[in-house]
Amino acid sequence: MALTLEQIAKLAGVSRSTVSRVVNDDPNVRDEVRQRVWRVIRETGYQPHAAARSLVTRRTQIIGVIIPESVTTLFTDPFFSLLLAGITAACNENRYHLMLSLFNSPEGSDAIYQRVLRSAYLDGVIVASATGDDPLIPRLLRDSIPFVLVGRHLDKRVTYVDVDNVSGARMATEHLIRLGHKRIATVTGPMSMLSAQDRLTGYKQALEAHGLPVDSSLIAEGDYREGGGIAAVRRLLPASPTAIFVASDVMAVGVLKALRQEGREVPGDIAITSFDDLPVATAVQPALTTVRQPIDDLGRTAVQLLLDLIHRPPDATSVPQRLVLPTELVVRGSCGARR
Amino acid sequence: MALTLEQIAKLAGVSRSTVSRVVNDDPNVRDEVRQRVWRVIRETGYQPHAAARSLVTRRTQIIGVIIPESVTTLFTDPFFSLLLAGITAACNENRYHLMLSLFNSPEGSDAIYQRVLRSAYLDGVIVASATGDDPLIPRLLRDSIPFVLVGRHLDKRVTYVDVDNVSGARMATEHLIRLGHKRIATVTGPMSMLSAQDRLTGYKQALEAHGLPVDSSLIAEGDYREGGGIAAVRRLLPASPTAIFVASDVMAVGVLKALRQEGREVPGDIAITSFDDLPVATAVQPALTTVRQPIDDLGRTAVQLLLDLIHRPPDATSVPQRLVLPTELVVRGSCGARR
DNA sequence: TTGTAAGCGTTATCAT
DNA sequence: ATGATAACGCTTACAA
Repeated sequence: MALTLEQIAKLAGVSRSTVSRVVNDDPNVRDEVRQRVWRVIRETGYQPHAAARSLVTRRTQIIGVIIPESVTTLFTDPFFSLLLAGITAACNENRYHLMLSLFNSPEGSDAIYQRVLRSAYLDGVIVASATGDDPLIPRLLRDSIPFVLVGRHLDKRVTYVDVDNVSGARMATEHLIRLGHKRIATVTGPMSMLSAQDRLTGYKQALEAHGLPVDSSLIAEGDYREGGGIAAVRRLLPASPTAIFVASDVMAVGVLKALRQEGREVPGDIAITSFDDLPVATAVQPALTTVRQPIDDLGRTAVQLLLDLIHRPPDATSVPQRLVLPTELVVRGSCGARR
Repeated sequence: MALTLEQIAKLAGVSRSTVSRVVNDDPNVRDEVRQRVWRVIRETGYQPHAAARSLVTRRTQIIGVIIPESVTTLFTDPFFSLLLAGITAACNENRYHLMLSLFNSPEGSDAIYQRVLRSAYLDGVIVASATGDDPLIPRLLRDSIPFVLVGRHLDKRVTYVDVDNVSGARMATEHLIRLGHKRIATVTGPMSMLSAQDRLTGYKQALEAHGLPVDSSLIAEGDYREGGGIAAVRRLLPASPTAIFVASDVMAVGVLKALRQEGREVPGDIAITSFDDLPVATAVQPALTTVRQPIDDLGRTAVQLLLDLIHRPPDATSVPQRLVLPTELVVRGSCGARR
């Protein structure tokens, strides 16, 4: 059986309140007493009972990471591992715990929302990559649950951290333009996601800035997965592009495969740039010229914003923070710049 | 402010206990009353306060997934995403919550153990892939915390689920032997991990079963990461192998890269087989002939074993379960069987 | 079948 | 600076 405050108190010859003060670093304890109590705590390995504590403090020291239903199929994308790594690191540094929830339960999104978010288990949540119209967001807002979004959102009331998708996509496309390409296609992410829309915007901006036409037969919607890349290539080839900006590395892997199958050389026949700079970008041949996004930072920043939100709840005058992290182009083999 | 049992009771015109009984499906409630109470609960969106509940039940409905310090560097390996996906799915189905802990905090492994495991936050834990001598295991045993290991362990008291690493490695190696190779090298995982030892054992068994010598110059220790694969190739090439069994897909990606850099063709000059069948296995060129392990099952099974353990604690006579899931060889391009 | 009341291990308020 | 004591919201004997 685990020890309680009461027992530590008895062992140290003080009252329960004093032990509580010691544990919580209350300055109102005589030094000699504090030493004595700490010694007993150390010797016994006493650890406060989390549930008892949070019943009174209304804090659990747990934050949730939620993968909304709409993106659970992407969970095994390395992007999420990297994001989780950043988040857990930041949690550890702040002595917070992390609860992971995928909202794809058979019980249904609604039930799981109740179970996870209304049971007072979480001090706040990080929503990893929602679609623009995810019903989760208004609900969190309505229930006044502190939350931070990874990826931007239109509602003015939400705090978020995003990467600069527009600039990144523009760089990747301009790089192809600089290399002399005129017929540049793009494989987008699912248009329900703002990141996909933003990357498409960046692509268009680049074309327009250089007087190139935006041709809808050169635009194919993908799904951020490998299969989507493969399918997109089949739709794109008839328009004979000489280069493709693929909106994610994972899709680029599919594009590479499909192109190989069609007997096209990369970058010889068709040049490729993509987005993310996941480990797979250097695993394939040729290695991908791609836009690096600071995924670890994204996670750490989300935690930081959330803890801010938890510790000083927004008043009427405060406006939600919106952070956008920079991206950079990493040039490798797939674009043909290095031969 | 969230509602309490008391308020629901008042609204439904019954006592707090009755509401509690309804919420907990106690049969001793008149049907008419049960209906009425449920209706109020539904209308108000009442959700029991988790902390209050677990303070008395001594259960949190949370299980932990722990990545021990020794393997945190491998966390972004897709293996863990896939494992986590299986675990979360099983958790959702059983209405359990999942807390994720990486034991690589600056506070130190010891402190984090105290904080995470001794605070009564977790009903039990899944330890994902420990080294054979991880100090975590004896501690969990000493503190009688229900836990399941992913990956086998020598201590008779631990419950685990593993994949058949030995057979898998044997198949992958025998496949190369069948293709006529005589000088077959291997890149192992870190020898501190039992899975790495087992895969090496399978490799040796295959050689011995076919009267081939085990030559230590054909064995190079890796680290289950890409860099380890690259480094191993440099050590192996002087022994002029015609084939290599690489103990993980991620390392195989490194091996492929290094070989390409050395101007060796795969599978023409050197044939490759590996282990895991992660998505990356089909992303690289040539696609990897590799041993598939049922990672999703591994996760689901771990949860199942853990819930068993939680719900009926082992008595003196019961012996810990040890499950070993089968593996299968998936033949693709890297072994040269299909040209 | 239902209600009353004790108690889970903390923190926080109030005396001293 | 320290100690009683009353919550926190729930489950669970025990009584009725």
